[in-house]
Amino acid sequence: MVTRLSDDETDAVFRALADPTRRDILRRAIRQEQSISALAERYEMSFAAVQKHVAVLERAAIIEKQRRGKEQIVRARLETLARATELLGEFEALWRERTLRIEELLADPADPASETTPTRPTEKGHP
Amino acid sequence: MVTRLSDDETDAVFRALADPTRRDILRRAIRQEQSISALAERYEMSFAAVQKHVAVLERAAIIEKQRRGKEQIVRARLETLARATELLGEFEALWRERTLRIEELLADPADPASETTPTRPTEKGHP
DNA sequence: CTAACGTACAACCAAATGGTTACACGACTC
DNA sequence: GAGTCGTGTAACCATTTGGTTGTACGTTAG
Repeated sequence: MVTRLSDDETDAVFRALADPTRRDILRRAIRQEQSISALAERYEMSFAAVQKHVAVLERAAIIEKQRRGKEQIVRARLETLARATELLGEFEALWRERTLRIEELLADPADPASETTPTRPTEKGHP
Repeated sequence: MVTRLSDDETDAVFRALADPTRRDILRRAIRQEQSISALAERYEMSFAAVQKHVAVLERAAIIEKQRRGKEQIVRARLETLARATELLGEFEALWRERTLRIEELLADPADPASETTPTRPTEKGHP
């Protein structure tokens, strides 16, 4: 983890990923760095439209562009994706925290240091 | 993994996560199931606005509602988040595939299986 | 029964999105 | 220098989004 995504950055990342064309562009860019026009050839839409999608991915720091001659080479920034993954992981961590709390309650029905009391741990459902 | 998210489902999930209010609602719902109005109290905006956010999360299958008396209880669906995490993992898998390919090329400078024919495997694009 | 509560939904509005076409610009090719 | 290729950007349009207010409806409390 480097800096942790701010709210705005997180918005941008998830919004950028919420479009099938952009996810596809990202996949291609991951498999092989390539120019915007090379990417644009693969899609039905206009060059300008593809360029806009690339711009959205770039603003989200999911890809970066690098000039090479007259071309602009698109490459993926995997760290940003990793940070998004971490963020999703935080939700799952919250869930684990919660089940922990619940187990504590079931373990200590009214007794904070484990004593007597035949506590039946009536397990509730889990996902 | 259960069914794997379709393109439309993926759109919905990432779009739903691309809003700070909705992420916050999700966190609260994960920590503790609660009614829509209980959630709505926490935010500046109108009840209807919060209700819309909940609807977006529900359409994305990130949360589900369950009637309890006159209240509608919101609970998180962690499996959907898990599938989103898998999806991000696929991007990283693509990256690993790629580095693998590159290493192979470096290892076999011009020799795919130690045989004749100096065929230069000048990799073109992929489908 | 009536009142209040929690929810749903419609109509409306401003702003953002995803697409288009058209045009300007920089960098190679000839 | 002229032309072309790859990019960037602007203007425009339809649709979606995120918010508002208002209204209706089922359920629980008195």
